Amino acid sequence: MSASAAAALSAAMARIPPVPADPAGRELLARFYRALGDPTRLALLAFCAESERTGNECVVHAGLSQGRVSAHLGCLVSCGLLEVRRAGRFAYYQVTDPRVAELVGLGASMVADHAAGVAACARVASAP
Amino acid sequence: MSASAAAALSAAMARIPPVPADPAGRELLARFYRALGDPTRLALLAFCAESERTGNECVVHAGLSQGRVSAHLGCLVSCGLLEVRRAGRFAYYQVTDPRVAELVGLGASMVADHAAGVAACARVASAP
DNA sequence: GTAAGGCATCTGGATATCCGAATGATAGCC
DNA sequence: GGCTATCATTCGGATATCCAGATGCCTTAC
Repeated sequence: MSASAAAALSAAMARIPPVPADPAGRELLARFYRALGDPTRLALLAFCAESERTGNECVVHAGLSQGRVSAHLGCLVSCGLLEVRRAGRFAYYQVTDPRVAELVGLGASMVADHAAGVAACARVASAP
Repeated sequence: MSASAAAALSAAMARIPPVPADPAGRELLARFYRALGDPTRLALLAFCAESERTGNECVVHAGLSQGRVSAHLGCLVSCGLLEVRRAGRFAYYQVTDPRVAELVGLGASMVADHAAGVAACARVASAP
């Protein structure tokens, strides 16, 4: 193969981040997906994707305690799924990264094809 | 955010399906992401993406008890992330859905941009 | 200066998930 | 038939995550 082709190949291999080979990297990636693995956080994500929302609006929308919603929002911001803009007493949350919508769309698409399996998957302990 | 990013975001969000409006659908989607939220399952996913693997190969690769690995593989199959082909005593696992690679690539890409935040996000209880 | 509102953090209890080990079920080999 | 290998399921314990409520800090209004 030509030198340029080899360079293109290695560039392509480096561009796509696969599942990390080191345990720490995998733990990090798993943490990221767990951030998406809560229905309340998904609802907040969708809510803040429509338009910018204050913390209190999120509390009302989620119907949970203020402290819990604040922690959920902090988790989403920390993981890069949400951006926060602070102005005075208020904190405005919004989804800005288009990859979030892609992730959610892909997940929803796969769930649509395997709804029964996902519902049945108990990961270990199912019916009490 | 830039105009092009905003356009990409709204285009992706408008593409069906978004985050489900009903709580049951959100719980299902959250369950799906939790299936991706375990480092062992991510490692198995990457292992079975390279080529078809038997259950025992997965046990050796994961370095966990056979029963636990079997449960992890069952979870991945149930959620549509992995496909299983049974032949005699053996079960052959493989990643066939290209959306899995897209999901993992997107997640890894976002983690690469927010590694410190993801590591710091404890979702409730952090350092012991 | 004082009071009130918005947000983040801490505490303790309930639930979910992960783990190894043991057990059960089925297929291939002697 | 009997035996072993492969895979699935169950059991009890340890850890992580979620929740409501209370507390503290900062900003705005009076």
